[in-house]
Amino acid sequence: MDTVYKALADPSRRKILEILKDGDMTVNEIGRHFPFSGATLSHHLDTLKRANLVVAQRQGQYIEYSLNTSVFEEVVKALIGLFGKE
Amino acid sequence: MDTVYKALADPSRRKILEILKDGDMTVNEIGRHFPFSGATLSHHLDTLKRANLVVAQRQGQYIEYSLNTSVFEEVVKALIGLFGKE
DNA sequence: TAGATATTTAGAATATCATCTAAATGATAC
DNA sequence: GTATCATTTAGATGATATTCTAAATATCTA
Repeated sequence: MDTVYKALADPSRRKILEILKDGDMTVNEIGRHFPFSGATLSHHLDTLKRANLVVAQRQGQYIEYSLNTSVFEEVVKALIGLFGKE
Repeated sequence: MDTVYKALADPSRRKILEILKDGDMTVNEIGRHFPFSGATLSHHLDTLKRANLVVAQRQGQYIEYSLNTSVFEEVVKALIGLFGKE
């Protein structure tokens, strides 16, 4: 779970998650929303991937990223557990 | 909200939150659960305070820290918003 | 196969973070 | 008020993170 919290600590990565809520996207499409280089974006995507928050799948020449929604529920539960009183 | 995510990124700070679920505590009492110096603990507490996750109140010679539970609900909502599909 | 596009990897620069020791501040008790 | 205990602040150090450019890898098309 540590990798998840670390991944969420950066605002650009959180924005990537927001963007992916609109649907799967290639790295290039995601990159249009950011000022930094492709290499930097690739690094952020790698961080999200390692945290299991996104999934990458090659589609021919492109690589499509999507939210790993199945993991999100666990994350929310963990957070509620962290905050909850019980 | 950025300060909140940043505050949660460190495992020691998350552990402090867990510990405070058992009730309010002085800095010294919290410190017993950690190997690092009081100065370092103070820094972590400051980070949590700035994120509005804990509240400090002087009780004579001591300072008691407590969870700022009223904020936790907002935080969970923000997180669910980040992950949610709608 | 060569050239073009998409993405990642390598290596380096700068910024931020966690931690330390030492010094400062606040409160109590004698 | 001086000594003592609790906590914070200052300043420094080493580790980690974000970012860059350049080079490498993968795929497609002609």
